[in-house]
Amino acid sequence: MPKNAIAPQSHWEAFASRRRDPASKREAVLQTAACLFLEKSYRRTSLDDVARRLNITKPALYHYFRNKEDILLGCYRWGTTLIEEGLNRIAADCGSGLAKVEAFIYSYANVMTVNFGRCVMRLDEGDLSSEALAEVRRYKRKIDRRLRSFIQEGIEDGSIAPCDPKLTAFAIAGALNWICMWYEPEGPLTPGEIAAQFARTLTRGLMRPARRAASRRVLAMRAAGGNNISS
Amino acid sequence: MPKNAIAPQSHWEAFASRRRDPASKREAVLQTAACLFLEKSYRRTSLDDVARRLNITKPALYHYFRNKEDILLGCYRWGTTLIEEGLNRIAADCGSGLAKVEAFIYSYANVMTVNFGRCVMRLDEGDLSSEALAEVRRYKRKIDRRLRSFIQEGIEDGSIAPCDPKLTAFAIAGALNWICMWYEPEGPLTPGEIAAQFARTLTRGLMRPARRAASRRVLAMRAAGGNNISS
Amino acid sequence: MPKNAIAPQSHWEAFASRRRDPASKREAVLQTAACLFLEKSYRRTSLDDVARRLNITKPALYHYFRNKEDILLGCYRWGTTLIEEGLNRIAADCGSGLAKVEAFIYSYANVMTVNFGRCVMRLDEGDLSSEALAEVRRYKRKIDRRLRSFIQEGIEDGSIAPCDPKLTAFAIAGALNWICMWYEPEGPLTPGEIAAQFARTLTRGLMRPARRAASRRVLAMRAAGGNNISS
Amino acid sequence: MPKNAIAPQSHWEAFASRRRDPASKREAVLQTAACLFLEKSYRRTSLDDVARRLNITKPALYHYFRNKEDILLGCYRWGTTLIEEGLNRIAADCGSGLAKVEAFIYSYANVMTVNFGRCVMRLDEGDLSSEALAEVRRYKRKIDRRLRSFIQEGIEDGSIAPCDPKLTAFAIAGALNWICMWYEPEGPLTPGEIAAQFARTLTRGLMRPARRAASRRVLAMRAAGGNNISS
DNA sequence: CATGAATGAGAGTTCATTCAT
DNA sequence: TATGAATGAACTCTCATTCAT
Repeated sequence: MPKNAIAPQSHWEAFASRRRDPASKREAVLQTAACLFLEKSYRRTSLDDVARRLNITKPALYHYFRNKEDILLGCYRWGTTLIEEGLNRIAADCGSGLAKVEAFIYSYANVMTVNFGRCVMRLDEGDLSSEALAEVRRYKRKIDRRLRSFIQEGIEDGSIAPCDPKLTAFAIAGALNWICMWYEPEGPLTPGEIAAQFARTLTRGLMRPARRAASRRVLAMRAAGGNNISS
Repeated sequence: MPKNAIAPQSHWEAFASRRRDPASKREAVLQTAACLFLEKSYRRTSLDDVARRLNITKPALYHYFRNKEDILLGCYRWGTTLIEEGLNRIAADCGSGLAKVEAFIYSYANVMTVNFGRCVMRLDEGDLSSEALAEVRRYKRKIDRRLRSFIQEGIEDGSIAPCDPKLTAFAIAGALNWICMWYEPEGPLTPGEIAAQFARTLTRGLMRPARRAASRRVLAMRAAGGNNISS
Repeated sequence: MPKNAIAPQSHWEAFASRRRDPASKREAVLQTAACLFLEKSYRRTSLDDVARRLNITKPALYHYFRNKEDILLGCYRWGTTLIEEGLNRIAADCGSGLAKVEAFIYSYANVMTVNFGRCVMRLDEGDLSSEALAEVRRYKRKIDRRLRSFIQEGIEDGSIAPCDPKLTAFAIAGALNWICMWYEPEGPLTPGEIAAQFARTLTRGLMRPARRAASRRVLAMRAAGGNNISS
Repeated sequence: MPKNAIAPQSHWEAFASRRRDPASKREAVLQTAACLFLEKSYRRTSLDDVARRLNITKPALYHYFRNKEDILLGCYRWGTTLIEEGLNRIAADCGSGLAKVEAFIYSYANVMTVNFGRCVMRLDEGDLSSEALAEVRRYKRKIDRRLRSFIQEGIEDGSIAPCDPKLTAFAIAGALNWICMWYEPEGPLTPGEIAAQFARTLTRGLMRPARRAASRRVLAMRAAGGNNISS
C-alpha cells in the first residue's frame, strides 16, 4: 500500500525514465489524478491536467489506463481497499460491540484523511459507468452492513444502549464521511487527533451509562499502539 | 448509501400560460434545476435538460437567469435561506445550550431533506465562480459558527459536557449534512422521523450524565409543535 | 425525391438563411456528404469537411443529425428508397420473367449512377453500427430476393433458359453494382446509355434461343417510354 | 450480399523462430494484413491489430515495411501478380476470342476468391498515396484493356456477336469483381464452381447463335485441367 | 534485432452562449 | 417576448510513427 500523498506533491519523477516499474507509474497517475479530482472534481479535471502535472503527454496515460473512467475507478478501488484493510483488522480484534464501533470509527476516520479514501466518499458516483457503479456500491453497502452489525452486536452484548442500528449507523457514517469534505492536510488537526476525538465523541452517545469507563481503556490502547491505517 | 430519487414533480405548469408572474417562473426554473442537479450533478445537467423538463426552449432560460451558474447560485441561495430561517427561530427560542443544539439538529435535518437544502451541501462548490463561492462559503461559515456557539453556550451553562466545540460541531454537522446524500423522498423514513432520531442520538453524546432527563422535555416539545421547515 | 447531384455541386445555398426549410437543409447535408463519401470514403471524410463545403460549422450539423453515422445512414436510406421505387414500378409492370429482369436491370443501372444509389453499394458497410447494418442488409437481401424471383419466374414461364437463379442473380447484380465504381458523371456515357446497353447485354445470356425476338420489343418499348428513374 | 468471413488462419508461426528467412516473414505479415483489411477495412485495421495477430510487436512491422501503406501496397501487388499470371497463361493459350474471354473469366473468378485477389478490387484505393495509386491503376487498366482486346478479337474472328467492347467488358468485369464482395471461403460454393458457372453464364450472352456448341469444349477442357490459381 | 514507451496530430461530440427572426 | 439556429471552445480518445533501451 502506498504513501498517501495528500498535498499536491508531484509524482512526475516516476516518469523520469522510460524504463521504470510500470506499477509505480500507474500509481503515480492515480495519486496525481486523485489530487486533481479532489481539487477540481472529476469532470473539471481534464486528462491534459493530469498529464501536465506528470510531465507527460495525454496519450501516454492510455498506456496505463483504458480511459478516463478507468483512472477514476482505480482511485475508488484503492480507497475501498484501504477501508477494507481497516475493517479486517477490526474483525480480528474481538472486543465488545462498542469496542468494535470505536475501532471502526478510529480506522475509518483515518482513511478519510487519505486522498484515496477521500475519493471514495467525495467524488460523484454519477461519473462511474453502471458496472463500476455497481462495484463501488457493493463496497459501500458492505461497509454499512459491517457498522450496523457492530452496533447490533453492542446492543446485544450490552455495551451499547438500545437504539435504531440503521439510523445510528447513518449518523456515525455521516459524521465520518464528512471528514473528507473539510479535512485539510495542511490544517491544524492531524488525522490521529481527528480520529481519536471522533472515536470518543461518537461513542459517548452510544454507551450505556454504567459502561463509560470501559471505553477509556480502548482509547488509551489505540493511542499507544501504532494502529496507523495509512500503512 | 444509495442513489436517491428526487421527487419527479413537474414544474412546467408555471410556464403553461403566458400571463404568469415572472417570480413564479423563476421559482419553477430553480425547482426543476435543483431536481436535475441532484439527480445528475450540475455538470451533467445541460440547460437543454432543464428547458426540456419545463417545456420551454433554452434561450428562454436566459430571460430569467444570466447564465447557468446564476441558476446554480439561485439554488444555493434558496437553500441557505431555508437554513437561516431555522437558525433565526432557534436564536429566539432561548433555552439552554443543549436545547439550542438539539433544536438546531432538528431544524437542520429537516432542511437536508428538502431539495434546495440538499443542494447547499451536496452540490460541488467548484462549479461556482469565485465570487459566488465566497458568498456561499460565508453562509456556511456562519452556520458553523452558530453551531459552535450553541455548543460553547451549553458547556458554559453546564448542559453540555466539556468537549472541543470545533470537532464536535464537525461531527454533528457531518452527520446532518450526510443526510442529503442518502435521504430518499420515497423511502421509508420521513423527514420528521429522521430529524427526531438524529436530535436524540446526537445530543446523547453531549449531555452531562446528570442532565439527561432534561433533554426529553425538549424533544417532547418539538414533537408537539409544528416546527416544520420544508417550504 | 431530390435532384441527383452527381457532380460535386455546392449545396450551401440551403444554409444561406437561418429561416429556411429544415428539410432542405437536411437534404443539402446528405447530398454534400454523399459526394464526399464517394470521393474520399466515409472514414476519410471529416465532419469538418462536410461543414466546410456547406459553409457552416461542424456543430451545426448536429442540429440535423444525431452523429456522423446518422448522416451515413441517411445516405443509405435515400439510396435504398430510390432502388425500391424502381422495384415497385417493375412489380406493377406485369410482363414475362425476362421482361421483369430486363426492367430491373434498366432501373437498377440508372440508380447506380445517382450519388445516393452509389452510396448503397460502394460505401463500406463496416462503418455502420450493428443496428443500421441490419437495416441495410435487410434491404439488400430484399433486392437480391426480388431479382432471383424474377429469374425463377422467367425460367418457369419459359422466357429464360434454365439456369441457377442464385449464381445468375449474383452475376447480374455484380455487373450492375460495379457501375457505381467506374461511372463518372462527367464521362462520355450517359446513365441512359449504360442502362440500355446493360439491359441488352445481360439479358442476352438469359434468353432461350427461340425467344430472342421477343426481347427486342421490350427494349424498344423502354427506349421509347420515359422510364427514367432519376427522380 | 452478406459479410464474408475470411479464413481465420494464423500466420504467426512464421515468427515463432528467430531464424527464418525474412521473405516468409514479410509474406506472413501480408497474409495477416490482407485478412484484416478484408474483415475490417484498411482504415479500421490498426497496426496493433496486425501485430497482435502475428504475436509480435508493432515496431517489428517497421523492419519489414516502411509504413502502413507499404503493407497495403504489398497486398495490392501480390493480388495483381496473381491476376497477371492468369492473363499470361491465357495469352499463350491461343484460341478464339470467345475462348480467351471464357478463360479470362474462369481465371479471374478464381483469383477473386483468394484474399490477395480480393484486396485488389475490394479495398479502397483512396487509402493509397498518389504514386501507389498510379501504379495500381496502371495494373487495372492493363487488365481492362486485355479483356477488351479479347472481346474485340472475338468480334473480329466471328466467335463473339457484335457489341460495344467497352461496355461489355465493364459488365463482365463488374460481375467478376463483385465476387470478392460476396464470396465466403466457408460458404457452399467452391471457387471452381463459381468460376465455371460464371464462365458459362457470362459467355452465353456473347456468342453468336451458331457457335454455342463450341464453348462447351472450352469448359470441358478447363474442368479437366487443374487450372487452379489459388496460391 | 526487437521492444515498451511516448508523441503529435486529428477526429467526433457536447454544450453554454449568442444571433436573427 | 420568445425561438430555432448557429458557434467556439473544450474534451475524450485513437493511431501511425519514432525514441531509447
